[in-house]
Amino acid sequence: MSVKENTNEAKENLNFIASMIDEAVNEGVNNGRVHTRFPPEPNGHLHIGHAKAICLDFGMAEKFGGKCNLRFDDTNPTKERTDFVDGIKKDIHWLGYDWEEREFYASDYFERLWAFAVDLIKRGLAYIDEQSAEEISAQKGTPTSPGKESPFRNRPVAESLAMFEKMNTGELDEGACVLRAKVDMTSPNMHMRDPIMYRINKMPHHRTGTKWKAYPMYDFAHGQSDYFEGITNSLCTLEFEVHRPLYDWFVEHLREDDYRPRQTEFNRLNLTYTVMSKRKLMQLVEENHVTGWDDPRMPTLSGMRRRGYTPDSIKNFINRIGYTKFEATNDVSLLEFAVREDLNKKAPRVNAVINPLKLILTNYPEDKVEMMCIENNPEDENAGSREVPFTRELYIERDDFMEEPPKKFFRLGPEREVRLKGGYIVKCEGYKKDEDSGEVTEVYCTYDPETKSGMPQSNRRVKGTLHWVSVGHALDAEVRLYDRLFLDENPLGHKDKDFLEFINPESLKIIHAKVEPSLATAKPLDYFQFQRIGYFNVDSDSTDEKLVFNRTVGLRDSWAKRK
RNA sequence: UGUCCCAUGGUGUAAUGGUAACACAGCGGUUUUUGGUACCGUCGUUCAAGGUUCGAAUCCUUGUGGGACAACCA
Repeated sequence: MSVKENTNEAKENLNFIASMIDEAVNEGVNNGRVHTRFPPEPNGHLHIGHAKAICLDFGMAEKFGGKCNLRFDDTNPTKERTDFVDGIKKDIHWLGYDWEEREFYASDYFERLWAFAVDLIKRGLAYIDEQSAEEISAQKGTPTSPGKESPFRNRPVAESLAMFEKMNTGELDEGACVLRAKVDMTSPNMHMRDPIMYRINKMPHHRTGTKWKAYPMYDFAHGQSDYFEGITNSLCTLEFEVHRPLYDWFVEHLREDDYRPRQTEFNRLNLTYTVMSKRKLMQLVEENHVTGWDDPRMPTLSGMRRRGYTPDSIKNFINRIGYTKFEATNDVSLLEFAVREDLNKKAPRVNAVINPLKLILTNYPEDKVEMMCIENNPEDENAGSREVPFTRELYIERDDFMEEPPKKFFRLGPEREVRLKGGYIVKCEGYKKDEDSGEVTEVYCTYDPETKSGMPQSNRRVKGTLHWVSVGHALDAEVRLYDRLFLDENPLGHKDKDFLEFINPESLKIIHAKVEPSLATAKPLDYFQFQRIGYFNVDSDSTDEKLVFNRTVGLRDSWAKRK
């Protein structure tokens, strides 16, 4: 049944791809079957742009009761590695998608592709060209002028056949010749001007080793692989639009029945303040502008995972930006909104003081320890509560005290009262200052015993509420404050300037914080809201001896904005 | 001086010939033991010109602007 008809209530708004598939299903195309594939080349790590493709490929299959294959597009041994295969699989699973037993490789089809190539030669539709890359390129013409035919274009079939064999035996050197499809050198579409089908590459392949010396090009592998797997919808990004006629040409000459896969293109993901190209990301890693592919500032899935982004936040973000044919640039603040939205519901609240200032309660007994019961998450009633030790000496945030506060400052200052969240209302009676630096070193307060959190008399209202940590119980932690990697909205958009010039010198600040003792058992990837500060997760570097937290994203802060 | 694709508030997306709307961002407010959350309000939109039609964001024509294509990469 149609997805549209399926919903009696409000008609669901489908993106143009879902509408297209819906229509095809209704018309009984391919017997109503929907089968997609996600086809990464294992030559690097996945980034959030790939996540957009993954969500579409797996999402369409899910929506229409079909299947989605994982297929590694491994037709170029020079760049591909097994560890990339493993990383890619891990990232897709992390996002929450599963290809079940359908893990395929373009290299699975080398035999069949070879046979198809031989067939095309025999049909006079392909030939061996012995010219150099430069000659072929020169004859190809330009987008505005037609190409010229190769002198080898009409060589005898037997000759091409024999040479094709030699391309794969190692008898011929790399670059000695290529196999080309005989299409149309005058086509206005450059991809139709006798495209190269096979080239020689003697580098061992990560899966097939040295068995092959001649490898199919993307254009000669992709559509056919789709056909072999019974793919109905081959979804790819906009820049492949001009490849589609060639995709169809090969499939048309290959197919033996009515079934054919259909390629449809959608817009790539672009984000403000971010670079997404694999080459640029590689450069950031190799030139040590970041610590690696999984640096929390990278838009890679491994980096975002380490930064504290949840799969749901990424999927929700992608859902909101949609799929169109318009080359859009999405605001990174929508991504930040998505992760705050998700973590607000899921992240346990904890007290962590990022820039500590000592606060002493002069009327609180020296050795007394009260265990304050504090709820873990006001947004989740099932999250329960925990006990946090409260004592005479506490750390508060340095920003939460001002000697001469302005009118709109609701926090602590001389003679002012605030609530220590989950504790007491305290009043500032004085403070100590370092004469040389002029820096406040201690703040002295008295507490009001009647105002203990939860007590009947505790409802007295004060302007501000501060988070705190007991000095004697505090744990030390390294906190990595991450900010956007680039200062410019479009780092690649300046002709006269290299994108590296826009790197934010303050994209990482490492500080030492005091955190509440319950965090002693926190494990890598656990996420928290540091009350009043932001969302943080435990870094993969973190150990029991040395806790390390990453700032995923700060809380919205209308006070900071006002300043 | 080519072919193909695209154009809706600041950003992104919807409206499938019938009242231009939603989210984010911005601004203002209510609630709040997080200056968070939630909630309310507010700002602001069909690239241009013609045509078809009772009626056009939607269809047609022309123009303007943006993008893709000249790897033995994918």
